[in-house]
Amino acid sequence: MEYSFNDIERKWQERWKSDHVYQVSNTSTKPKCYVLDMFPYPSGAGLHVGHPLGYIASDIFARYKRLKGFNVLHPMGYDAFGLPAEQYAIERGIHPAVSTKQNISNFREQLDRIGFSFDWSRQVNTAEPSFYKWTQWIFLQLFNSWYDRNANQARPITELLTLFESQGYNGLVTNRQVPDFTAAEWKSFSEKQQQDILMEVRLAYCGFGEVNWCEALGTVLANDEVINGFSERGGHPVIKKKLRQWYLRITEYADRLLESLQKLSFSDAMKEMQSNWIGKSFGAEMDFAFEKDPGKKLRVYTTRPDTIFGVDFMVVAPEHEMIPALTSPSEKKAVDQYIAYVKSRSERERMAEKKITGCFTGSYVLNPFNGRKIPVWISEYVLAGYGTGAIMAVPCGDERDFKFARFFNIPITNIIGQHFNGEDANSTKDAILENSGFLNGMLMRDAIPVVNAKLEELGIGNPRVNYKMRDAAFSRQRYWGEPFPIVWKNGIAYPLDEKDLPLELPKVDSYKAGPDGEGPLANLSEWTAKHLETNTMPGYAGSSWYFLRYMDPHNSEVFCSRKASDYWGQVDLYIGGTEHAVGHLLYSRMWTKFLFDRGFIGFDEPYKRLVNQGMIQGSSRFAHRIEISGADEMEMLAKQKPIFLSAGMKNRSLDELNASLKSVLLEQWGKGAERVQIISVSSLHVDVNLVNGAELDISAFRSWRPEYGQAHFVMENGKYICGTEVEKMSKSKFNTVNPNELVDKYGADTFRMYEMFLGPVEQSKPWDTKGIEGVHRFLRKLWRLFFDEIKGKVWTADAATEAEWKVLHKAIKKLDEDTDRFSFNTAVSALMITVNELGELKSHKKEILENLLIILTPYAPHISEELWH
RNA sequence: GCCCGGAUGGCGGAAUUGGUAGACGCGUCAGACUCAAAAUCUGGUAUUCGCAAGGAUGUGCAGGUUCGAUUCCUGUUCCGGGCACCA
Repeated sequence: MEYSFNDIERKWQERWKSDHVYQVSNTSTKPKCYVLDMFPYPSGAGLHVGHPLGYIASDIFARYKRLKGFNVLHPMGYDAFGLPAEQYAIERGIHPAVSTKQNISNFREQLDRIGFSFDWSRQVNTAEPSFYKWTQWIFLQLFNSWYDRNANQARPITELLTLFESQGYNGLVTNRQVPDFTAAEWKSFSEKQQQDILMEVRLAYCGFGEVNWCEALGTVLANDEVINGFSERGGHPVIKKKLRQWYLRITEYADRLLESLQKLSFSDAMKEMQSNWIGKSFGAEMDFAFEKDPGKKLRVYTTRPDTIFGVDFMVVAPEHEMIPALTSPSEKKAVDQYIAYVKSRSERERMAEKKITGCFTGSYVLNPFNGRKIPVWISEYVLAGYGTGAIMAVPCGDERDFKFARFFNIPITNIIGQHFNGEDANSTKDAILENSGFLNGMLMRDAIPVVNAKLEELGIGNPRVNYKMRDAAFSRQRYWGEPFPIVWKNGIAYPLDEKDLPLELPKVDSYKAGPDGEGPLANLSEWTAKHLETNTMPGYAGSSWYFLRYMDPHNSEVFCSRKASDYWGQVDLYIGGTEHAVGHLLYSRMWTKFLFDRGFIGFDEPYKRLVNQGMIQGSSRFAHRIEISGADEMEMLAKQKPIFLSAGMKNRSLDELNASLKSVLLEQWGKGAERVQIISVSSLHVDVNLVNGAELDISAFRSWRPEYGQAHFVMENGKYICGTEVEKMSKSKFNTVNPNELVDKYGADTFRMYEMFLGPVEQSKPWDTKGIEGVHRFLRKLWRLFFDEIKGKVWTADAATEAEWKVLHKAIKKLDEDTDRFSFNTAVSALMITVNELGELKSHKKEILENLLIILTPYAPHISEELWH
């Protein structure tokens, strides 16, 4: 009896499906375990072998936990809204809903063959109205909430209204944009005035702001979607632009997002990425009075108040509001010119060039501690959006300040003695202060609190915490996203009533941008007639809460019943790539905290443990073709009958090649080849599926492309060897490997185990199909412990020996440990060793083999089921 | 520039807490079975000296701590990832 994996796998997959084996209930006496994958964006390209890596790992873990007696929630769904589907629609004229549906069915077909234990009855799709109804609903909750910094939580805006009506502003919200007012004043405000104030505190708000605008995509992008001045998707240039935009006030959660990071089981690298993104810094704000007008103050932010006596100049951002007041008549022209110059430069240019530019304002401020006159400069290296948009420059301690001082010949004060060598700034905190008035002789780090106390005592400053993180841009001028449940009337945003949700995305005929930077929905008269918001939500809206919907996917009353979310609680294990470190993961953490604050769920962090699977890179193969110069007809011939060199010859000199290949050329191209010169050797991507290891399958290559049909190959030792390189896996590089082909050839169980055997899940590694035979051999060996091709059944019900039990128990222990700590590659090795050992013992005892099948089940579920008697 | 991670045979990788480096698999070599091939099985396979027994060297590089270091410390090179005028 043979191991016919194709029949076995089909049989069990059908049975799992028809018997609803993996459907999970929300009521169980078993302990729960929630194992989640980052759901995929269903792209048109389909799956390559890199995609299922994380799914296989999570499936192993889910099956393992099930065997350990847990009620396991292991769902899958689709993150279906987003830019690529819309771009695709624009290019091919297929409606995103249609292409998305097709892509989803492709994905599903591919996934099903690998034998996952997903509970498909809980599938979610963010682009379906039954799902985005609740995305819109949560948006409304955000819109209708404010952040109470005293209670350190979000609260309904109705509560704030009551407070405003009874006590006025009264410091209830610490937001600079909101002016002080009394209860009586509040009541006297017009509706518009009141609503404008409320808009300044809503957790989802609409405002004017500088945004990342991508002209090619016709939309704004969030900070994490911009990479070095280019869009993450498509790589188009991105510029800063002032636009009306929706935002999430994620900055209110900055501190909590940072703090609760501590208790999460994320990798240190991940924690660090997130905390760098949040970018908390402790410092102080400080006032410097104008020399000419002591009533006016310039407020700066610094993290080093201890260096106050080393301040040699001030720098304000080019957008700073005090520039007109600071500019002296004699410098006005230069200042105007400089500001015009800065405006003319794109973000991209600023980042690429990084040159030192600046301009003196002509005026001075006074150091509050020693009265020293300090010149005020303008420079683009100071950012308007951070701190106060103005800094005190200490060139002996800060590299940028130092370079600036050098460049403009500003004298440098040394307050750190020999720690400053005059050639480089030194940002140490461990120097003893000199030239520093009342701080002389003090250690710098000790001086920080001393100065802070003095600032407060004199009323000229205070300690201050700043964050790099900005509020998240939450609107896109695109079609394929959730519509905002907002109606505009007289410049006031009114939320739709909950009972009118979902606000369905209408069909459109064209996806072109609307007027004035608005989205395609602005072209629809039926939409604009109702004054509906024409922007749509960004890709990360649905993914910020989808994990909650899996818990209660068919509920039409609420997004997720409290009963369901109380039962399932946090995701016990979340698997996905690092690329979402500062996007999705941060947003979903914020939404979870918000929903917790408002009492809709009972936990404030979504994911207990996060594992980042590494990327599987493509291993590209190249063929090296010789390029020639000669008569036109010869070049034509060279195209029809190309000559390829094996990898070892590619780097020979052209002289050498011309000499050694003469006869080859003559043979291939005939007499005319005498006049031909080889001028270069070019490398062309070859489909990896035509290559075995590094050796090219020549006949397959010839039939791959018609133009290679008559190709000639210059071999080494009778083989044509390809060049290799590790690159990102992509269709255009012909280095993708389709899991379907491997499943057909070796079976899903082999494929699953091989993906795990390749190396640690967290590690990035190039794909190499070569070793899959070894894993396949293992499964066949396992099969032979039960069945012999000729003799048939060989397993017996005899009692096992001591030695056999020993082998089994060693395996069970190792598998438990390895599966728990996510070391699946060593677990697969252990299984191989076990089967080898049992083979050596000629062990065919049922009681041993059955136990072996149990520990094998998570890794190779089909064969385990089949052999289970 | 700053921060984080990594470097082990021909290849992917193992060594969980400082204790026999190279598990397991690939590849390769030899053998068995076969008319032959495939499949399967058995054995060898870090480098080096040696007919052999055996010896020497060996975890990017240079040092250090230790009875003992792939593992800890210092410095350094290369590779990968993240951030990048955040005062």
